[in-house]
Amino acid sequence: MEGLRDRTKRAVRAELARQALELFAERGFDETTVDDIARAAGLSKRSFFRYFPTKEDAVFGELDAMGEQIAQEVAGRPPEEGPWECLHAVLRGWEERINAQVDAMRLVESTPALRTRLLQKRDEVRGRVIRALADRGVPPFEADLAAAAAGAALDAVAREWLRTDGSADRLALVDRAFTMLRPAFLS
Amino acid sequence: MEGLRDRTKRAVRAELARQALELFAERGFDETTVDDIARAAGLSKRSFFRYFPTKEDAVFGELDAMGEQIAQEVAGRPPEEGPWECLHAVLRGWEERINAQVDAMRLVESTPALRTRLLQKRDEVRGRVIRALADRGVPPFEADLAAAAAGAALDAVAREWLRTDGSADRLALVDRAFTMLRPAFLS
DNA sequence: ACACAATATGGCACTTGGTGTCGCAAGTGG
DNA sequence: CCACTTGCGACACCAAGTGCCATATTGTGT
Repeated sequence: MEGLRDRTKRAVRAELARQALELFAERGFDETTVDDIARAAGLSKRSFFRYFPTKEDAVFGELDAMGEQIAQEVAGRPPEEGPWECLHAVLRGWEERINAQVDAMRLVESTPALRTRLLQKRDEVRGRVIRALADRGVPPFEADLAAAAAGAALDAVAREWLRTDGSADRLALVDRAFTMLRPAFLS
Repeated sequence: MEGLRDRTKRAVRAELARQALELFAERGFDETTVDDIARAAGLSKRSFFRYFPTKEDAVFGELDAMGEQIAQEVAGRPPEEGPWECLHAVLRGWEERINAQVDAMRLVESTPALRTRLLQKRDEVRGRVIRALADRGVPPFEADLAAAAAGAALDAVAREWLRTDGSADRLALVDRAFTMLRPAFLS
């Protein structure tokens, strides 16, 4: 048995994230101190940093795990598939899960520190995806370009989605973006 | 006459950047405090922040101006040119100027904080480029996608260049990247 | 049920990036 | 030579993040 402690830990983590998001929404990111968040969740600033490495990560908590899974899905795709189709297929699947919350995205997009952290996270994911593609035999430059372009595509889709106040069909946008950028990756 | 004060100001700024780069190279970015840099250049921490808004900007000092010029060049292109060719042409011209220094790029690439700041800067430039494209009549989503993809292309090129220890032909790489990603932007 | 070990927490001190303020010294312009 | 602007140092201050240690809490073996 090793599930009880982990469960409480995840519960605290979730509560912390919830409180953080709420405070950010009402007061703004910069106007909210880590101490405020911790207090609201019933613990100390010191403990906050045992759950999240930075203040920003209270918003992007599970993004790291997502990156790992994305890389794994890329690795698990049929070997004959080209890199671009591979990324298109995998990311299409994730697009739905990523952000149903318009308000959270607005918060991120309107807060430089959060926007920055998001770019950073995506950069890390890109690194993992490149390695996954490399394992499929894709040459480094092609892998790098494909991963970077795919990230750019998702980013553009997200912003377009915000521009239309969340009324656009995200899957359609993803398909459109990936089609427009369809590279000469063999295919 | 309004040149003396400005000249010393630019001189101090340059000296500050020089010292910063030197200290970063020998001690590492995180191990160098702003106070160290300021002292090395003969002034106070407070004054450092009158020349650069953040510690990272001592490395990326003139990037903002570049972004502005890029946007202007985009605006100044023949109106009938498609967005992708437009970006290709403009950025091709910049690629040479951007970084002849391998060591500086290595420093950036191996320092998370600097890498992050670079992503951030590019994101700002992307915003300006989008507006420039929009002024040319390119629809928002296309403009956004093109700008984001162009940024991704340059990033991939930069990394490939590092992979080959600076021996690759950057212009050729740029052309290759832009060709591979050639989108269906009308053309 | 009890003792023991593992672990979560809190408090504290400390470093560092970054900002507001104020007084001073120096250049600038008439 | 006299106002006026402007760069600078010094100081106080805030918040993010880290190391350290003492202590509570809880899971586990007997």
